[in-house]
Amino acid sequence: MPVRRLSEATIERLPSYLRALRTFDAGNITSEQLATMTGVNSAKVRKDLSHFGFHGTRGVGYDVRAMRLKIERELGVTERLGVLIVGAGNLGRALANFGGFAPQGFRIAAMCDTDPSKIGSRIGSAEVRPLEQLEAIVASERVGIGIIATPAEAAQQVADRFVAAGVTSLLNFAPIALHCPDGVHVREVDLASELQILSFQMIQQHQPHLEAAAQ
Amino acid sequence: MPVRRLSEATIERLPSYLRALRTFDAGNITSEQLATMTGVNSAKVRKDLSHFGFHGTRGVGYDVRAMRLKIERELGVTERLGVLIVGAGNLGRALANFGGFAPQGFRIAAMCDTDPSKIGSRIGSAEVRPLEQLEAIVASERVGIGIIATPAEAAQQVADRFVAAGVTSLLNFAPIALHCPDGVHVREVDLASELQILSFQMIQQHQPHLEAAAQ
DNA sequence: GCCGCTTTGAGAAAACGAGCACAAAGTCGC
DNA sequence: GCGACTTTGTGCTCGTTTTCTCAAAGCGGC
Repeated sequence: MPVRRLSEATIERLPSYLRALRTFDAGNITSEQLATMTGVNSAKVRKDLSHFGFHGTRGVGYDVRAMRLKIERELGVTERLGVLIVGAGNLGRALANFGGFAPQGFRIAAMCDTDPSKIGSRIGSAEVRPLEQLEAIVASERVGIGIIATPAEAAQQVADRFVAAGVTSLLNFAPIALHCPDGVHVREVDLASELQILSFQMIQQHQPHLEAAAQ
Repeated sequence: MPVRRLSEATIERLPSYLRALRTFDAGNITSEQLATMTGVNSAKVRKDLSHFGFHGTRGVGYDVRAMRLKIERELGVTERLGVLIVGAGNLGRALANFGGFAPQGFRIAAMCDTDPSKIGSRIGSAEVRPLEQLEAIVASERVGIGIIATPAEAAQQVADRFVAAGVTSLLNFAPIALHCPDGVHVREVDLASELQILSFQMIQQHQPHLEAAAQ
């Protein structure tokens, strides 16, 4: 039975489930255990898995190995999808060096930058190439995901080129909202925003409601 | 009038509004403009600001400077809050070098690591210090936010120490769900998960529903 | 083969958030 | 001052997501 149409919220939790499953070798796991490991309510785990098309055995739980394989297959981690990082600054280089992608089934095809002094160098397993070659790299390396780690000013332009080149999945680290056509999946990761959110919550907590109205 | 109780969703959008406002110097901005810049619906912008306690002028829009100041104050970016990064690996070092925190009002107090060969080195403006000093650094440097950039195995332990030291805001880059007591704010950033989510959506899009049921 | 235990799967309700649509309020030109 | 125009603020509806709850299903011991 094919997976119908998973809700966004469910999709976002699948990687956590996979992570949890990988700490086991085989055997069974209950929704309750999975819930504790991922910090999710157990009813939600069951609903997610049920919608995902994976079923357990009542009184026993879910087959760890089967679930792991199914999630891995559906998430495409078995495909060694190519990833192209644009921007070889601090963040781009850290991403290229970051060992966590390969085990998850992603292959860093290359990095692009406009700075001539960076071109040709190697970072991790990836070579830094001129931005002009973006389209060529996308085509020749089976690039399915573009990572944007440029300054904010360049981000939209890079996104447009990715989209024109046929890449419909973008991970954006630049602090700017990208405008992309329908059908293009964009995920924004903004580190400064994360700190601001934490900061806000902290302040709210510690100074319940003292402030005056001054806008 | 004090801010009542902002919804999580609204809080998460405040940093985007701030980002957009900073591209202006003064004058007015309409909810429609702000909406376009941040990729948010304009009614949502107005609701957010209204809940946030910031009001505009009908027919005119919102005062850019006043809104910027109010959001900056509420987000605590005027406080130069201290941040302590634990884990001086690729990611930790990139974060320390990342220039984007200081302009947003955060000060990287130090980094901690257990690797003796890293202790004492400087990364950006931060010195790498032994993990044993975590509590001392938190106390002496007004650390309000802890960043966990360690391997998954060490993350929970580091989180526990942060919490015990009185840090109630954590930004976790380790691929594991942290268990923290109520009142502690944890934000998880998992790069591998982001790629997996994008990968899943891409696959769903390109192979509508071909697969067989095999779990 | 039956009984009690465990755990799933799903119905139903509650909580939440998004977005439409429009009245109210203010501006600007004349 | 008045009227046309713009834009806010919000009531309301709707879809989504979460959570509670419990009957149904399967297992294992005896």
